[in-house]
Amino acid sequence: MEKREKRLEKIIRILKMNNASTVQELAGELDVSHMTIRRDLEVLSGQNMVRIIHGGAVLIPESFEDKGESSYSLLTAGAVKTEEKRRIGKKAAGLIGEGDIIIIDSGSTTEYLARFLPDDLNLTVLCFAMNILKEIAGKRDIKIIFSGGVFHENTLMFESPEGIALIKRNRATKAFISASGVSEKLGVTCSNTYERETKRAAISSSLKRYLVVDSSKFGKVQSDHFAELEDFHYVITDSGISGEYKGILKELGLGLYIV
Amino acid sequence: MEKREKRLEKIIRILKMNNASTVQELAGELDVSHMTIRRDLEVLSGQNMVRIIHGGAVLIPESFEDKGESSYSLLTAGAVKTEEKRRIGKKAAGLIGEGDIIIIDSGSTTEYLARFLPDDLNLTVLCFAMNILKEIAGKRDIKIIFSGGVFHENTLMFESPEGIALIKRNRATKAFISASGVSEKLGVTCSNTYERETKRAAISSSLKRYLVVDSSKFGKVQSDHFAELEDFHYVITDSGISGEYKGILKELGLGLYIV
DNA sequence: AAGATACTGTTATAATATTAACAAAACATG
DNA sequence: CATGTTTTGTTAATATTATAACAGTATCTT
Repeated sequence: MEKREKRLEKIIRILKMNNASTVQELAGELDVSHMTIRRDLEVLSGQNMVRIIHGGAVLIPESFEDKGESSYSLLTAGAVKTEEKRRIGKKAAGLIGEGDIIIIDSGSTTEYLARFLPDDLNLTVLCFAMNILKEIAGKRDIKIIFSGGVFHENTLMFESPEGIALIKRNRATKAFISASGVSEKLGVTCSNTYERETKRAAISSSLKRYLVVDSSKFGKVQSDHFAELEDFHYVITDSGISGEYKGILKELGLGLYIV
Repeated sequence: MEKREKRLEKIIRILKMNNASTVQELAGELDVSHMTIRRDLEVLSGQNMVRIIHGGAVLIPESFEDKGESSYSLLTAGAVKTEEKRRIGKKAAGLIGEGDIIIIDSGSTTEYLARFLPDDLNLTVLCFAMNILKEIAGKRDIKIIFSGGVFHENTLMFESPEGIALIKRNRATKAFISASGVSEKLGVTCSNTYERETKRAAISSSLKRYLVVDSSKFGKVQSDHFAELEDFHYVITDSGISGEYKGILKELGLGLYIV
């Protein structure tokens, strides 16, 4: 039970490097029999981490996305509100225009934004999370600025005073910010203290600010406050948003995109 | 000739979505025989785009593409001194010990170092290149610090004043630095001006400095000087190094690892 | 330490994929 | 439109991989 865990992790690691591997290779690398590898792969397959093909196994691309509790979470299915997040991200990408300089916050919703980012608009993108970077690095003709720092596994975000300084020095036309909680009375919150200053810097350096959150976040409160609702110009969310919060946003003069 | 091109593109697109696919699937999807797919895959394999495995093909991750340490190597596309770089990287990884804080420079040789990095030594890794980050992000129990900035496509490196400040603020036990040229008279050089200050910061923040270069770099000079040979304590290279340079390094009191 | 349980390795057999050689079709060119 | 060339499809023989059943080993519990 303990040894298998280690093997499974190693297998995932090898697959992450090569996208795929053969049963033979894995058996050789881990010094176990073919059957053991096959049985391991069955487990990983059952968790939707890999896809077994004749001769080996392929890492399922989605397994990169499901950030969360750990870098590779066996038990967490991930996939909360995935379809909504996808639609929100697509909508946000559609709002981007020629020559825009955009800041993309960390988060799984913003990851979809990054994925749907058009690559023919002469864009500059500033970001600070691993998953966002991965999505953008594949695209052509996008100028990438990454503000670094210490890596935080649970959010895939990098953070440091120097990174914050870099963001403050830059200027963006649009910032797409995520949040863990959006409350009328207590403002916009995230769940890790280290996120705070980076998010604030992103907001302060941008002309237009978009809050991208799925509807489950409205009414929620997390520990760290980083902005007021009024700091944003637009909110992009899914149709699950309550009438109450629709009214609140309208009252505050925020533009609302519902997908 | 025309039709094949289109098929090859489609195959790549399918692989990019799934990382890999089977011959059967591809044959069904493109409505051609499995032999045609096999022949197509052979072509793609010859271009180092995919890796053929029993039953299908796997997309080769970008990090494997050899974007060399100098501009001219872009033309000599692909595997230059790959095996040597691999061995050098492996050797360098073997020199790392429990609790080390290491800085890994950009480059393809250092990419192998990152790949072979042990993951059970409670390490801290500071880096600033995409390919290095990709390798390390997969590993567990490694503290990652990334100094960001503007992305440079040809070297996969990020660079900015804030990134340099971040490196200078940190302290490392070992730095593994690459170079495009190593000359007795003119010192250690790289081929892009933007690399200079980052490399200098890496050197200045590290206790022990290792120069990791394949033997073809000795005697070469590139445009940007960033260090003297004496700034390093060890050199790791392959057996192609000339007797002359062996002598020079010995004279200067540098440790020499030949793999 | 004994017994139960889970894990791993070894086979023989079944299923699937690869190769090579040839035939058919599509294509280009004079 | 005939001919040489390239591309694609078909087939049978060959090679590789998958499966299942069982035996051995390790691990855990009491």
